[in-house]
Amino acid sequence: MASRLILRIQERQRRLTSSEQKIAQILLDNQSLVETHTATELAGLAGVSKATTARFFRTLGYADFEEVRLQAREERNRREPYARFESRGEPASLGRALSEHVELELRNLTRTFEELRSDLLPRIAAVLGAAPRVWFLGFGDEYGAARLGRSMFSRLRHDVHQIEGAGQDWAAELSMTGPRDVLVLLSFEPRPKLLRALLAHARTTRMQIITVTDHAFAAQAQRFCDLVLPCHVATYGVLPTHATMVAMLRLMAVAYLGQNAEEVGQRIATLDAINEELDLSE
Amino acid sequence: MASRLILRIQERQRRLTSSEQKIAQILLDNQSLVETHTATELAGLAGVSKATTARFFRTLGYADFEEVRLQAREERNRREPYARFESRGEPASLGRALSEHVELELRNLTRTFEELRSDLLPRIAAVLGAAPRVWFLGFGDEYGAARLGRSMFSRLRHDVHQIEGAGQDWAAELSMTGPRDVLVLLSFEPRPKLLRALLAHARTTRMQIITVTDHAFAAQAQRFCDLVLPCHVATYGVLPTHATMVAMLRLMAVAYLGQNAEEVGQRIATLDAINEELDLSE
DNA sequence: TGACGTTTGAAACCATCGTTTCACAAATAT
DNA sequence: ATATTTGTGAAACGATGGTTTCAAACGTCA
Repeated sequence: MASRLILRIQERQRRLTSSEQKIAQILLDNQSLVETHTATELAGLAGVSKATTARFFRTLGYADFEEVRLQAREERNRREPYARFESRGEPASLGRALSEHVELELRNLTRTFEELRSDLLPRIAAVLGAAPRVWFLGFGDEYGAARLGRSMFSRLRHDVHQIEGAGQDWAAELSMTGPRDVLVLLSFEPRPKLLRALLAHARTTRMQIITVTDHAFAAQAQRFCDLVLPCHVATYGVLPTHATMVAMLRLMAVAYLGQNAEEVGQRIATLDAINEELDLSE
Repeated sequence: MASRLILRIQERQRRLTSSEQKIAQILLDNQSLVETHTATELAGLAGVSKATTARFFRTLGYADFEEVRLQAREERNRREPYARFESRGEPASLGRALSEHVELELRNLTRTFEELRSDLLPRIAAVLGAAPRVWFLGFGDEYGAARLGRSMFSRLRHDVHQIEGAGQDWAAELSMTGPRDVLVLLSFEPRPKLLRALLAHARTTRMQIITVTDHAFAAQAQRFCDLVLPCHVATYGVLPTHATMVAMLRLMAVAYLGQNAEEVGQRIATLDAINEELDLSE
């Protein structure tokens, strides 16, 4: 922070007058104060006059307050050097980079499904079939994915919802969940703190939880539910990839469809009829 | 840092005058400058007059420089002591047989990107970079995909929105669009009748339209916009697949990132800082 | 108690900063 | 080309911050 100033204060602290000690205390308590505040403001914080403050710094050996400010700034710049973002000349190789990105997506997909245990999707389909209600939950980017899942599954069965936490009123939505309901959790990093509480609630409610997540979280997820679908999500950069998650959702739907072909067929026919009646599509 | 100030700068950066951009650059390069320096000193560093600097902060929406200082100080006091950087490791293991569905997904992806014209993504990235605002639009399942697109791109640039037609009040949302705005339309079958009207509106508004769609619609789409990204969406059954569409969105983002690496890096750092301040993630 | 040095804040004073005005140049429309 | 808008810095201006002065309050010691 402003180490030199602090040292000088400590050095003289005993010999300072009582008003000056007030100022000293303020500065010792929050050492960065001198970087951001004016001398007048410091006087206010210490409850002494501007004059005393001026004298204070003079007594410490500074020519004027300006010298104090500059010294503090100097130290700061030395300590916290530029946190600049390195610009790398990438645009030239963009074409190549793009194809690499696609290849990585393909590899993610391939690996994910290679490693997928063959009994998992049928079990999940069965659980989904038995559930009174199905709830999709996703935060951040996964909110969109959850929406897609809900929209896809609502074509397959009734009572498919998304937990949105609209207006932060989670309670209202959670109150509608019940035992044997299924919660489909879609979660990549970063994970909100809220998640933990929601999962605790879901467990208490005796909901079944299906988690679609990255490998990093898969292990943890296993502790609160045995239906975990880990996805490979390797990327070269800052942008997470959701293609694998979306494909996984579709596979779940396909599995469900396989187990409930007749019922689903009925339902889709009914929905089509309604849509026709509404006459919304072309 | 001074996140709010930085965000405001980024938001307006393109619309700033050349002198103002000098100041903006100084501040973006070293974001803590505003905490320690006077406006006059900033003017000196940027090589512009004091007057221009005063105007600069005014146009950013601040009442005066005092407000800027106080805001920066406030953020500084709230800020957490340390920042975290983490990398995720990717455990690799062995695989097993692929289902036909997965193979089809892979084939869709592969074909789509094989047929992708190499100049398209750079052009799209440029258009997205020049747009005052970006709007995502998707109906049905594509609503979720649009949401995902919005959430992904809002990490890359300011003013990214989704047209939701909340409460069927399309007019209210459309009224906010303007010329040179970009509309990213995500559309598979079935298509609502409303779409035609919305597109007509978008054309009249002189919005640029980017369409991510299936091959069936691609030809039609070419008539109202020249930025069409056709996706292979073959499936064996009733369930549409969105993995390719989602991958395409991500590629658009990657292309954008490639063309605006520095700016985006800045933005992401700023957003991270804010998230850290909010302390919502674990 | 009274003389003397010390400490203090109010207010006068001065310096610097930030804002506004204004004239002029540059860009853009007409 | 001409008018109009837009962008800019020099300089005047006002506000604020920092310093100094000064008189009053306080302590201390004969």
